Amino acid sequence: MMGTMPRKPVAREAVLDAFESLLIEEGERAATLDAVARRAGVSKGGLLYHFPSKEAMISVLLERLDGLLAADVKAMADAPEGAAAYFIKSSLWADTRLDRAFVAATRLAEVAHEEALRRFAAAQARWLELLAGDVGPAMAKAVLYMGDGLYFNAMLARGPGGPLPEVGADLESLLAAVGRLRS
Amino acid sequence: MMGTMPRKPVAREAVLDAFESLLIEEGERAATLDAVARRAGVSKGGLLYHFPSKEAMISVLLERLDGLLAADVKAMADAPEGAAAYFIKSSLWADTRLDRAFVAATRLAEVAHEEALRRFAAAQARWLELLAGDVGPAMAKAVLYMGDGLYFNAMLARGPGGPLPEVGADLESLLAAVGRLRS
DNA sequence: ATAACTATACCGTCTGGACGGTATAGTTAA
DNA sequence: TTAACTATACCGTCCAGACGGTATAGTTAT
Repeated sequence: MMGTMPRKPVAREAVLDAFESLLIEEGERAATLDAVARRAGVSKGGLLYHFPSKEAMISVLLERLDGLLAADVKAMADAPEGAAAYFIKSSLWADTRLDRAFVAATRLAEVAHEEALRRFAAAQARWLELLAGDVGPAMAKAVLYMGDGLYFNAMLARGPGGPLPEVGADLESLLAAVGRLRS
Repeated sequence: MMGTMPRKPVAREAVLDAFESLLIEEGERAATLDAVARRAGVSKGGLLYHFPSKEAMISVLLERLDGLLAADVKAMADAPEGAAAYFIKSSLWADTRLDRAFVAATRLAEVAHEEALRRFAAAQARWLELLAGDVGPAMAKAVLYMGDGLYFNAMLARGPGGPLPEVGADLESLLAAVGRLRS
């Protein structure tokens, strides 16, 4: 055997998490290589060892999102309360791994990152399909846009001190709205 | 008399429009001073003659938005079809002056521009008020989020060759959805 | 057993380019 | 004459990425 098994790459995950956090809390502009390295407690050189370019770092982040998204689509299809209700609930910011990955990717889409945009389009299509199966094709768009609007507002809520306001109160009325659309 | 009247500032409006277009079509990152000047057919010096800084340029753009927004809120309040239906209709991308100013400002909010974020929050509050008067406070949020979702999707449709897809078809189903929420 | 070697996991510094902004000297049109 | 420009050179800062070096841990030949 030529290969050996030296130290574990602890920095790798730390870098990815730091990148995600910076995107969410301060936006794409703030997520520079230096800032990411600093927050991850890693040197810039160390960062670039694991991710040869910023683009590579983004790729891995989007890959991670894809996995979480696939699992969520499955859960949505099997949700007992129906796809639409599940979708609205899961559109509320809850600081889950999916939420974080999604909003982070949103920051990239905002600055016109091609791959991020493509993944969003794909996700939207899958969601719309499931929603149509639940509330019919006519109302599916209405529900989809409601969920998107929720994320749009999460986008406007910035910073580590971001309010993440009374979304809990919104949930009831939104679910009630979905109920009316279904009938 | 016949006081000497100097030339009209033709470049000023051209610069603002170019800035707006670049924000909409290519995002904030692409809207550099050089790029704006180039698109406006103006020298960089000429641009900085009218707008001493980029921040000043942004300010004027947001001012323009505020004026258009105020007029739209008035129209929404007086709309015979009701505030909610008007709101949904006006949330569809139609390449109006308001739409352009709004999406351009969205690009700034995306990169956490403080003033842009504040103006959005204010606009949202006014809209929510009017919507509550039309469909009730419980359903108002649902309608608001639908409109926001529409803009969220406009945001994802990028580039000069951006599709601006079958939104017309969406309108019917969304208005139908609003009808159900009102009852 | 240990010296020599190898592969991985980092660190710190430097470079080249882009961007916001300044400065300045000249040109055009009302 | 004066405001409204054009054209160009330049500065300081920030950023992505390159590069060379170091540290650690396992492997192999002796």
